[in-house]
Amino acid sequence: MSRYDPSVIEPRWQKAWDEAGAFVARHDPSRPKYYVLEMFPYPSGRIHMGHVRNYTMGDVVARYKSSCGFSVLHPMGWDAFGMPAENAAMERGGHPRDWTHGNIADMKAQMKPLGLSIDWSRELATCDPEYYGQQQAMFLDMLEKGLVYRKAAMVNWDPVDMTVLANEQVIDGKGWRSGAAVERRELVQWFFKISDYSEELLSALDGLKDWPEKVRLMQANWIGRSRGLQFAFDTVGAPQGFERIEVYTTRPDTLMGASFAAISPDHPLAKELEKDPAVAAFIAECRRGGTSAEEIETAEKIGHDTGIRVRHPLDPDWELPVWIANFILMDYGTGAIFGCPGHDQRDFDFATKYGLPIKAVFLAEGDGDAELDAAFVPLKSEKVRYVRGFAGAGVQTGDEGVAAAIAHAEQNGYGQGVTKYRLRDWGLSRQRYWGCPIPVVHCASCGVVPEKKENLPVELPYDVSFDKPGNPLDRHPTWRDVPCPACGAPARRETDTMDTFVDSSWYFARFTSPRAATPTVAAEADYWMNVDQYIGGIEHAILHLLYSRFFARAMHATGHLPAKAIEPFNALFTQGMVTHEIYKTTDDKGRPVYHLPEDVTVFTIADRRIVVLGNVEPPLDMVDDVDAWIRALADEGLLVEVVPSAKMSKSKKNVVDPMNIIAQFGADTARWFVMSDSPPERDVEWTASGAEAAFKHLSRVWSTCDRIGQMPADHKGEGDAELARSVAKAIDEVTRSIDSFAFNKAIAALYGLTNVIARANGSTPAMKEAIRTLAKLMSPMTPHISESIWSYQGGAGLCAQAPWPKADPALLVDDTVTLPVQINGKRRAEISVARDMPGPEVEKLALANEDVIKFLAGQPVKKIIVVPGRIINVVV
RNA sequence: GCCCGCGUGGUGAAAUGGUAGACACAGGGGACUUAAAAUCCCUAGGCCGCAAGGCCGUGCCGGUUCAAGUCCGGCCGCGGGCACCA
Repeated sequence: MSRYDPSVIEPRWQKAWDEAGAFVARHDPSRPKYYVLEMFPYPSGRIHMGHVRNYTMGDVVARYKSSCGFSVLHPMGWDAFGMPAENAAMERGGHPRDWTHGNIADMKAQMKPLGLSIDWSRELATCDPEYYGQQQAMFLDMLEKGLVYRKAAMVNWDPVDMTVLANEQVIDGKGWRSGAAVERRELVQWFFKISDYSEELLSALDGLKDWPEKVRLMQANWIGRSRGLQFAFDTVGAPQGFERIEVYTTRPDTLMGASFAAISPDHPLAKELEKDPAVAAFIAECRRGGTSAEEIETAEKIGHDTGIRVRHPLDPDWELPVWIANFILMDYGTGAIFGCPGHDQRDFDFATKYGLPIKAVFLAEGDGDAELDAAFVPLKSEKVRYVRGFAGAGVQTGDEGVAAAIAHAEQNGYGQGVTKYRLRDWGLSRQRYWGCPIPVVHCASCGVVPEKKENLPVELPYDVSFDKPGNPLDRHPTWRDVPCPACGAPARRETDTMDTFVDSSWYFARFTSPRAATPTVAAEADYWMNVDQYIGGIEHAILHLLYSRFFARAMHATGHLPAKAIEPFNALFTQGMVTHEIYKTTDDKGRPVYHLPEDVTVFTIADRRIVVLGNVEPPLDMVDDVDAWIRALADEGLLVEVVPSAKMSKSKKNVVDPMNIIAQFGADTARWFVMSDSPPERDVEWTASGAEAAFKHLSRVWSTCDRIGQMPADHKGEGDAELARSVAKAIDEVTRSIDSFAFNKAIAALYGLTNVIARANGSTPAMKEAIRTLAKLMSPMTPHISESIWSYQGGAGLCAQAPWPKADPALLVDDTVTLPVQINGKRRAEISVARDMPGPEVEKLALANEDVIKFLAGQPVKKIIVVPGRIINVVV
């Protein structure tokens, strides 16, 4: 065996795996299957360390499960539609399709050297007609089932990307991709009826035991179920057709604190009243005040008294004014509320501004009614002792009070309990070119006509121009104009394309039969679904994962997935980011200048870290006077400021290119490093020293293997039993750690075993057996070096295809154990006892220990606790 | 504002309520070398002590327990999610 040279062995083993077809997923009914999937990448053109960490985790699981006898499906694809391709076309010319395919080729070439156990024969790209044509077919099925519909709606309009965004894609009032302030516009759009599944998507979260609690909570909050009362106010002086106004409240127990009713500027009554110039002016002001979602959030509350009155449902003589208010949303509840300034901060602000009455209904015992008028009482206030004025709510507060108030309303016939959800339907129309075309045609006489299935896919035309903003499909000379599929008359194709989140909502199902002429094939989907382990970033906790859960249900409803697949991901793991320090200097105008890690040198001298610009050596005489050296560096502008670790980003230049690491150390080192130290759900900081350490470790394993290879075959050695024990314990520890996604602990155990083997002097067969087992245990993390060791030490076949080792249970327990002896909870002595020594004998032995006798100093023992195999505690 | 999570050496981190700091990085000391690199060995929470050893120690305060990093209550700090949602 020569020097450890990954650049030689890694390509060699990758070729060997390919030739053996080692990673081709086989539908084998005689074996249990295991489907492991990492969230597929957007083909930006470059892989980054986050990808390396994500795919290495999936690969560890895939290789491990495969060794355990499962038929493994571990595919890879490309989330290939979306804005960046169009932006590139607009900025640099070229075509989105060419740009995307070029990026896919580049990224694939970067992923291959990682040695991932991916079944590349199942590769797919969402921008290929073969894929999106099937998506169109499903769209038509969903249309037929009423799961897709069209409506005019206020939408989130991204003025930079010039497209509509889903609610989920608006973050802090800004477009999730462009970062531009989002505006509100009314457009006719396509929607998925995800709201039909609100309750189910919520309640099924309880069954997702192997999902992070955090993700389930985020989804539950997003779906946002609330229980409240819906009731109608009778109006006084309202236009015809508005005899009643429906309102919804989650706090019906505060009904006696009502002081006004308010409707949204978009409410039908508000629109009716717009004939009045004053109302029209007010509504215009609401719109003018802020078209952007960001402005709306900070806008001042404004209102307009319509002059209309409504009767309080519990007292017909009690009339409340009806206001139009800018803070009432038309698309939640009924678009109308009753205001209770006594207990709602927002209503309180509004009432204070417009001089409306304020009345608290929850009072502390002993407080007079008058004291709490004109005051705001938080509902959680501990002062609450009884409820004023409303027998229906009794004296209960919180959920009981709400339930009692709803019951009262239902018994007395003025309202019903209603469950509402925050989740809205998913708007999927995008006014973009580079997406899946929506397969319908607009006909003057037939209306919206679905494209015939035999005409699918509706392919994107290639000849488009990006010289003008907006959607190139809209101005395409021929693609747009087609005959109506129903009557044949000249008609127009839908030019909107689908949100790219549609593409990623079912790719996991498509992987089960990626080339089929239907979206899925029942037998394949039945065998491979569900995804047993899904791995990706927490940033998809809501959007992608919620959409996929909806889509799996819709696919079941349209016959494309079996019932068992409606929750498509059995287990979810959300991995942390790869972070790095940021290196910063300041230019002569005081602006920050960032530097790549490879452009600085880090020194640690006398416990001080000094980062210097450039690849430099410290002058030897300066090392004795570090402060002088630092001053000299600062004068030359070479002293670099270190900003604490953050997510790798191009703008901060704190990126490490995986290709450079692989070129320098090999893929095994990169894989080993990203799995070490930090638990996988936490962020891991990339450090040059850590990467070097990983490489040194693998080199040490290599040279240990070399040493064992040169041992004479008849070498007797010593300590074989102890070595076998260490090996068994490592098998046990690594197996349990991988099973529980604690890769850092698996690696710690492997360091331990390496240290044992490196220092051991066992017989040749025992040493060979030990290092072969080490190679196999390492192989999910470092598959290449493992293969080299495996073959060098006479392992049969490929290490990748060898079975996972089993620990002999007899070797896992020691015959004698060292037990600490505590006196009053403080450790004072140790005794060595046989593993199965009975408690009373252990007690005797502990009390006979000379250290114990010394510490007891003759005090009487009150109690003695023996935890077998663990600890002894003497209480005096 | 509402909902969640997390605080352990110089650093990344381990620890079914049972010897806190496994494993590793950085550090210190030594061997080898003309020297350096590489490699190997030792050391390594803090304080006191020549040592043997002792005391303190998991953000802070209290509680439960023979025993608390771990369980409970209350603070402080950091991070994340949601938010005119009626």
